[in-house]
Amino acid sequence: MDAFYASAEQAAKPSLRGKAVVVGGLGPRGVVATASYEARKFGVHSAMPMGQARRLAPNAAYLVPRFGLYREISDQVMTLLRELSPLVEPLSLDEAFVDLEAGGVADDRASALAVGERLRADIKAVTGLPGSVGLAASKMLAKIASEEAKPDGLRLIEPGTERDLLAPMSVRILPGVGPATGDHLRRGGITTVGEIAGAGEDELVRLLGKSHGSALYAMALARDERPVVAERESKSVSVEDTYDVDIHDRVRVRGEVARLAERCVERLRAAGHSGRTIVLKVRRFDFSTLTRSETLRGPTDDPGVVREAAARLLESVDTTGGVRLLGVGVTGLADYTQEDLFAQAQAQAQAEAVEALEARREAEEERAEEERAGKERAGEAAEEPVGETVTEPVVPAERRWAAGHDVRHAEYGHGWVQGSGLGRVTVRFETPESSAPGRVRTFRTDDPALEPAEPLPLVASPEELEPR
DNA sequence: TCTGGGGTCCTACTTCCG
DNA sequence: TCTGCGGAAGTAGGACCC
Repeated sequence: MDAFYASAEQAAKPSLRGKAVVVGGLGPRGVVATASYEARKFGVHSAMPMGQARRLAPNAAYLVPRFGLYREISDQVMTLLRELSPLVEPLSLDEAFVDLEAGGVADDRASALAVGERLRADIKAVTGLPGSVGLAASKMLAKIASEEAKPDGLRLIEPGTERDLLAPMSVRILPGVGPATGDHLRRGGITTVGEIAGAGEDELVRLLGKSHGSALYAMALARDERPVVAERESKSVSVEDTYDVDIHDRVRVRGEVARLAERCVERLRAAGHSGRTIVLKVRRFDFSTLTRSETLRGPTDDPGVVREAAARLLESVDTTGGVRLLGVGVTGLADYTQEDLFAQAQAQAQAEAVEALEARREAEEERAEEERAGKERAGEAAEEPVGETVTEPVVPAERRWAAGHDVRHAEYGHGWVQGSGLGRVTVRFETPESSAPGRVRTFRTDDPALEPAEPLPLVASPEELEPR
């Protein structure tokens, strides 16, 4: 799919069609998830910090992602793909490999092209969104073909032409070559795929090591035997949060880690898994990232066990200076829960020890805090606010009425949030079928007539596809 | 300018065990 | 009993992808 999140938002919001749209985190540390092609003209691209995007394209529409909507569209597209072949390998919500040969729907150039065009038309009819198709003899080449086909196109790489096509391209086109490997190769005098092929396998292995070097050399010769694999088992489950402001308060760090552990277990259980290795991730104020992990004697999906393991791991991490991100993950997944009593008893004992330690620490910290507060009262400014109130933080209007989210007003009907702040929320009233941009109205954020709403389908009544 | 979230895979090192 | 060796498992970090 092309600029998937942004395209979906443009389809849902007629007033944004043909306009620069940027989807991503809107907080102070947000980055761009997807920019519409109109926004890309200003230099906005994925993974760019939002602040930079706003400077480049100040008049673009800035929206938070709505994964529920994107997942629904993705399911519709995957269903179409599975009609072509049993071998469908989703890469993400908006990309998948399909083995057309295994599906028996294409065995030559002409039939492949016909299937590709038909698929694009079906995707458009069912989802209302443009999609691009790349056709080639391997996964790597199909991916390159689909990149070349964008936006809204189809590209076939003829067998036999692959090496000539790849030769002048940047090494960055190859899967597995990111900024670090690209730099590495450049320092070795290699900038194009043709130069990789010319350098020979030994040189590549010398530069990048056995595994990476050999794989890249094969790719440069257009050799890619990786099969299309349906039904990949997931190997880990994790959750992480980046905080708008670095957290310095150790007590709060512990609280956040406990919360993340709970969320991680919720996801783990929802997926029907348990896991053996608990991983704690900490990104510090200076962006340095460290991980700590602990392997239990048996797999667990017990929130208490995961929470306590994460708490133990945190004890070995120095967080002075502040942390900007915390994460908790579980790997070594099994699809059953083995209640290992010994592990649980051991965890319990360790947890009790940690608790006692924590209680002591907390008491110490409370004393320190009181001292700080005392100093502050005496007119000596504290370094930073420490220990937030115990109650849930008040959700700011910008978060509660998130830009881009759907709402329903008792009188004006369905619309979406254009922006909010200072006790006001601005709503544009339009639906995917509206032929012209809808009207804009502003309300108080606590207006009882206004409530959050589910996204409307992008295509009103799924059109009957012609029989094949 | 200031860097998300959820993943996978690889490498290097250490420890344990036979 | 001591030592060396190799494999397996655990741990940490880094690169990469969408």
